[in-house]
Amino acid sequence: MSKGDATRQMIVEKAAPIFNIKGMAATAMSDIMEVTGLSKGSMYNHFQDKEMLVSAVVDYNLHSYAGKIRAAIGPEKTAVKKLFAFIDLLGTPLSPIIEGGCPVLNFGTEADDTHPSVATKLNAMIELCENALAGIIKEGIQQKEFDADWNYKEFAVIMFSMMEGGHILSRIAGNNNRMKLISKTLKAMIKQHVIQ
Amino acid sequence: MSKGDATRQMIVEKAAPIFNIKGMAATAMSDIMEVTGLSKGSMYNHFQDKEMLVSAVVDYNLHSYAGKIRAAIGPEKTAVKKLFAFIDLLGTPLSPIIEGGCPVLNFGTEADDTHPSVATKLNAMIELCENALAGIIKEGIQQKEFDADWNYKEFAVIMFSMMEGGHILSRIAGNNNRMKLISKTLKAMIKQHVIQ
Amino acid sequence: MSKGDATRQMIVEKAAPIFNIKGMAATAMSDIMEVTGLSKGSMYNHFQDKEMLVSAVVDYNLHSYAGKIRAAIGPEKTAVKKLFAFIDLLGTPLSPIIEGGCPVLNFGTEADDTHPSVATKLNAMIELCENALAGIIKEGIQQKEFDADWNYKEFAVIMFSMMEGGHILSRIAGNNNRMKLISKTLKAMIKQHVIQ
Amino acid sequence: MSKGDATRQMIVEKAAPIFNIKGMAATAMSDIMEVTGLSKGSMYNHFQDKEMLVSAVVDYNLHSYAGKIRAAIGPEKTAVKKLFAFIDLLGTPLSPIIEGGCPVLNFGTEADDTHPSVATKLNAMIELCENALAGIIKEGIQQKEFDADWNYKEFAVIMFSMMEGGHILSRIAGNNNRMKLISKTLKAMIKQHVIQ
DNA sequence: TATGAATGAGCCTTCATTCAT
DNA sequence: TATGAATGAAGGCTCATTCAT
Repeated sequence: MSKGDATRQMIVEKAAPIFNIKGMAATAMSDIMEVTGLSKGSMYNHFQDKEMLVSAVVDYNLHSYAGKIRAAIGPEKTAVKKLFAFIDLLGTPLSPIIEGGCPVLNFGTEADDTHPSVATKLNAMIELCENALAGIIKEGIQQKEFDADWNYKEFAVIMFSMMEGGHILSRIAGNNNRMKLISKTLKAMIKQHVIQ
Repeated sequence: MSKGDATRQMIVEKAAPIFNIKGMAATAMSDIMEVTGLSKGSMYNHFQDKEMLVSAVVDYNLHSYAGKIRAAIGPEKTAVKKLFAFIDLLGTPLSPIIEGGCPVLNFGTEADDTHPSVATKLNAMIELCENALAGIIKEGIQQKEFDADWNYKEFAVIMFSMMEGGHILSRIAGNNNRMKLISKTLKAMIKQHVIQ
Repeated sequence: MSKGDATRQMIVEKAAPIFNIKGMAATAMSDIMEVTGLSKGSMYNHFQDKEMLVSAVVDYNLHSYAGKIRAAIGPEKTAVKKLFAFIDLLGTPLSPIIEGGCPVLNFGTEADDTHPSVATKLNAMIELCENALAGIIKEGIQQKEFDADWNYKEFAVIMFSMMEGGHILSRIAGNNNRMKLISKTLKAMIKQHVIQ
Repeated sequence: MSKGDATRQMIVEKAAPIFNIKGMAATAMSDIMEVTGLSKGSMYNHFQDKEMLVSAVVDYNLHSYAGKIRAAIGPEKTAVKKLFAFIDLLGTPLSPIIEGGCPVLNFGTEADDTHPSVATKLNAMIELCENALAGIIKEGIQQKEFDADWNYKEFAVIMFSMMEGGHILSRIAGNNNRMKLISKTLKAMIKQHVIQ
């Protein structure tokens, strides 16, 4: 990686949590300058404008979020364990896996009406998660872990919606209570489909 | 109502959807000037500063949202119909009951880390909704509509989380598909507790 | 005095110390509204504009200052005692006879280059003080208290300058030390002319 | 000196007389923009806020004032001549050595009640002047120019107070008459201590 | 590539003032 | 006489961005 690329990467990494926490409009380029220690000119050497930086930051946050999920699920050997690992990983929204909480939600409410290109990226991430969940269950069915007549595609959508809803409501409330209930409920729903 | 109060009210009403759509940081006082047709000075006669206006706008949006829900549920005579009315009312996030979508989500992601006083208001609204749902079911149990061993308090939390999650994911996707599935699922879950 | 005049008088009295302390430019009409409890409209019923209020306030402060001096000097029976009373009255600039200290200085530095009409009033006050001092000494000479060849007119000018200089320097320093020395010195100078 | 430092210096130099003439509150940042030909943004690149600019301007004015005094006194060879040079330099307040007149007075009346950090700087300048005068006389005593029993420390305080008082009163009056009298008087007082 | 001085539009807010009631 | 809603210019300051070095 060239020096330029390294700097660019560093900017994105340092900027990512700030945008995720404060939001796109509320984060100033000067905030990023401060946290990177770079000069104004240098920032603009690497990113044409704020929008480009935002775009890279959204990508980074989503990629980072997905990576942590993948890392948690990957080592698990059974479908049930993978699903439970997913649930547990996202089970404490107040100590989230990336600073500021789920980027889909954080950027989503700001982007839905006003930043279509960001919304498109977020939507891809949503589908990625849903497909990942569906894929795990499908695999589980094939491995005779789950009963075959489970409508797993629908469940994946329901599960992800429920967790995202629980995530933001918990963060607003300032405690993980709702998410605990949701985790318990989802696990119970999953167990109902386990073939013993 | 005095003229001043009327103007204040008008400002809030005109400002409410703008803040709900664009967000707190991204909405400028000049946006509100434009939409109200008032001068800058006049705005500041009615609101000490932007924060005060935001506070009034959050209150208004939440109150307005709650009011529409209440209006939809109120006329229904049975608990099942009330719950279904709730689900149907919020079933199309792309044509939401107030412009910009659910204010709990819109303000929530911006407020959770940075505006505690707003978060407190949002949390009160969340509990209001959950309690309203729980209350309907409880009434339904007493009226022998639902079986008595339904853990309705937990269901209320689950239901609201699922709908909020579905709401924002649908808005990001730009279609109501997820929400339709959630509606169908929730209605099925409810029917399971109906005593026929 | 009519009600209107009473209100006008009240405004001036309440406004006077604020302008004397904060200065003309730094005092806002809203500061005066606050301290008087009057509405914007009411203020402008009594004073055409801020300049008119300032003008009245300057008059009031000067008049008030002069009045306190006169009250302190008047009862004294001899010229020496009158001069000493004057010196003692102005001897503690940090607890001045009107809030904010000598209005000649406070308005003078702001007015000298930019508000000629105010400067004119201040100058009249300066001459009033100098003439008062000169008049006391002249009377003292006639009463054989002081030797006849004292150039009392020059002394009056010197004395007032010294006290005004000491007043502001003491206020800047935050202690009365300089003024104490000046008081001692002036009294010694006066005693040199006393016929025993 | 870097370009940035040069610009900063230029801003201070151009701003200094304006603040000295109009006062801190009455001088707007836009006044400084105009006189420097710089944009608002550029001003704020060099000074965090108005207060920082004021601080630099006060320093500059005081330093500049002190510099001119030092330049006038320095070349003189005897203590008497130095004192007379000081008196003569400040003898015409209507054509003062820096535009707007003595900064100690100009900033002092505005700062005494409301800007303690400025007042501290002014006080340091006052003591500097008093000490300079006292130092000259002390040196004169050592050189047998002045009689040894002159309480020169007290005289320095008296002299500076008198000149500051005369300065502002002259400026208010719009003529140098009082200052001429003060000059004459001070010189006479000094001569009384000269050993011939 | 990196710097940081410069820009000017725009932001939030305050100000003096007016005027219908 | 008193009120307070309305005004718009101006104030201090921040922002994203440009560009010569």
